[in-house]
Amino acid sequence: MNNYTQMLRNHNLKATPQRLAIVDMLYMHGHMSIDALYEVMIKKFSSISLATIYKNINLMLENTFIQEVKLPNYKSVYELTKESHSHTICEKCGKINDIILDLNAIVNTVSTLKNFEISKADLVLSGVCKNCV
Amino acid sequence: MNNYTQMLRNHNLKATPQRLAIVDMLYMHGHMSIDALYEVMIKKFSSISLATIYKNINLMLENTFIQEVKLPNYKSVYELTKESHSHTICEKCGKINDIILDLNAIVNTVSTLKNFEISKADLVLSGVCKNCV
DNA sequence: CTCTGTGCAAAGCGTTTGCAAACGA
DNA sequence: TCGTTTGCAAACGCTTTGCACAGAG
Repeated sequence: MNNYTQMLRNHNLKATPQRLAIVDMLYMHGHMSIDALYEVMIKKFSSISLATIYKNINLMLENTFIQEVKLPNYKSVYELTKESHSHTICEKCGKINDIILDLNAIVNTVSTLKNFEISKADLVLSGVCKNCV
Repeated sequence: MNNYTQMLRNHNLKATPQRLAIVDMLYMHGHMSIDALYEVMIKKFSSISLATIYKNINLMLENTFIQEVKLPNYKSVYELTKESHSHTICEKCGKINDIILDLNAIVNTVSTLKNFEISKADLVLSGVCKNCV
């Protein structure tokens, strides 16, 4: 019994092959749109339905196993929940990467200046990656 | 003939009352979702259709008169294009505010460290505003 | 064995499109 | 007047729902 099986059961969710595969795909690919996920899932489960993908993605979002990343000009992607981080997206190839940045200075500035208690900072840097210049 | 009439004509767009009102509403409210915009527009134009709102929003996006702001947990809002800035959103009252932050240090770090040419930085700070604590 | 999850089909909802009439320039 | 825009209705595409059967525990 692997980690993800345990994780699912801890939340009273059955560890079905479909669910484990979704988690696995997100782990391997990092970030995936619903469409991309469906494309890879159907290779493994030829009769899987989009409804199953949606139901499980929503379930995993509710249980915070995964998170939605909203991107300018692109459809949302999903990723496994991990330590807080930012994203880069290449406008040429569409490749999304995680990047850990220290936003404390900014967060502190805003907290004091605007009296705004920050719980979360979502930063997306759009541009051109080194492979696309 | 006001500024916005001129702005529209410069792009070969007719300055219809509906268009001028949309721009005006965005100017006054700062940020609006499609629904919110429709609600205020229908007070002025009782027979306006959602199709007209969508067509004009898309047209103005293409002409970069306005910009879409994607927010975690909320539907997108639209704002008039102005100098680059970040956003705060209060998780209690939903109020969105602009905030001008110096992200140069971060942008430079990523540019050099990751060899990633940044053209745009979208930052959304979620939390609780001073009125909601 | 029981109860949850899957897959299918249908429904739902936000957004876009086609078209005739209205309107801006 | 001419070309663009509006408003309506229909179409579209993505997401959710209901239900019967399959499968996890």
